[in-house]
Amino acid sequence: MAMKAQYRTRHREELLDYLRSKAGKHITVAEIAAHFAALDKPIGTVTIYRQLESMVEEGLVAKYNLDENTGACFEYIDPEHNCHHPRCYHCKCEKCGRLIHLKCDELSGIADHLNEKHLFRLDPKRTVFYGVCDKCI
Amino acid sequence: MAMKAQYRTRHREELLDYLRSKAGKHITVAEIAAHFAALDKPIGTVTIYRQLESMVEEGLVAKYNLDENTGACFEYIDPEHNCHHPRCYHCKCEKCGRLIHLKCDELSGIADHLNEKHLFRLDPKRTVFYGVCDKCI
DNA sequence: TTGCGTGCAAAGGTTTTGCATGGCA
DNA sequence: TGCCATGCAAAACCTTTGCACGCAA
Repeated sequence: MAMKAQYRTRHREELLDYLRSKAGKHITVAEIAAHFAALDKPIGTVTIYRQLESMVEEGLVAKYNLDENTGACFEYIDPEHNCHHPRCYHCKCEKCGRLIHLKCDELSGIADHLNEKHLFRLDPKRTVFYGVCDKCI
Repeated sequence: MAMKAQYRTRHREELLDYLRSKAGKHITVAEIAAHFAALDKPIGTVTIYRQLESMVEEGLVAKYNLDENTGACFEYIDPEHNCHHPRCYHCKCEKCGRLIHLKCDELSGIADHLNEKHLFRLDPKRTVFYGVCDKCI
C-alpha cells in the first residue's frame, strides 16, 4: 500500500513545512487538518493520510500509535539528528512530550544483544523509549 | 469512565479464567469473542470491552495499543510474578507483525541505565522495540 | 499527454453509548 | 429490592478505498 511520493505538489510542501516546524513533537491528523483549516488553506483529511503514508515510507516522518482513542501520531524526523546514525536513540517523555535524543554506547549494546541472543534486528529509527524525563519526575 | 467491577458474575469469571490461561500472551477482543463463540458460550463484545476496562482499572490486565488496525491488545498480569515490573519487554516485527515477548535481565538493565545515567524513568509497558524478527530476515 | 495527487462520498473496522432486560448480593 | 451486568442496536471515531477530476512533469 505504501508508496513514495513522485510529484512535488503544493500540499506536500505545505505539509512538510508544517511538520518541520513541529519537529520533535507529535502531531495527529486531526491537528494537522485543524491547522490548515484555520489558515483558510484546508487540506483534505484523505490527502493528509496519504501524504503522511508516503513520508513514512520515505523516512521523513515517523508514525507512532500512542494514544488509545486520539488516533496515530506523526513526527518529523530531522535528518541531521538521527536518520543515518544507528546509534542514536529516542526517549519520549509521557508528561511534557519532550523528545530526547541520546547517543549512548551502552544503549547501542541492546541492538547487538537483541540481534545475537534473541535473533531480532532492532530498528532504532522506529523505536522510542517511553517514560518520564528528569524535569517531570 | 473506568469503573471497578462490583459483582462476581459468570462472564467475569470465565473471562478471567481464559485470560489467566493466556498469561504472558497478548490477546485482542476479537480473539476473546471468537474463543467463547467456538465453545457455544458466547460473550457479547460489549461485555468483553467493559469487563476488560474494569480489569485494567483493577490492575489485573494490561492494555497495549500496538497494531494500527487490529485493535488493542490485552494481557493478564500475574499478581505473583508481577509481570508489569521492568522485566517484560516487547519486540514487534515490522514485516510479519508478530509481537514477541521477552523476559530478559540484560534488557532490564537498560531501565536502570536510563534512570541512572540519563535521568529517564523508562516505562516498559509502553515501550516497544521495532525491528525484524528471525523468521522474516 | 501521462500518470500521480486530490477530495468527496462511502465503506471498513474498532470502540463507545442508550436503553431495556436479566442477574448478583 | 436495589444496583450492577449484559446485550442489542446504533452511534462515534479513525482510517481506507472507489472514483472522477485536477495538476505536475
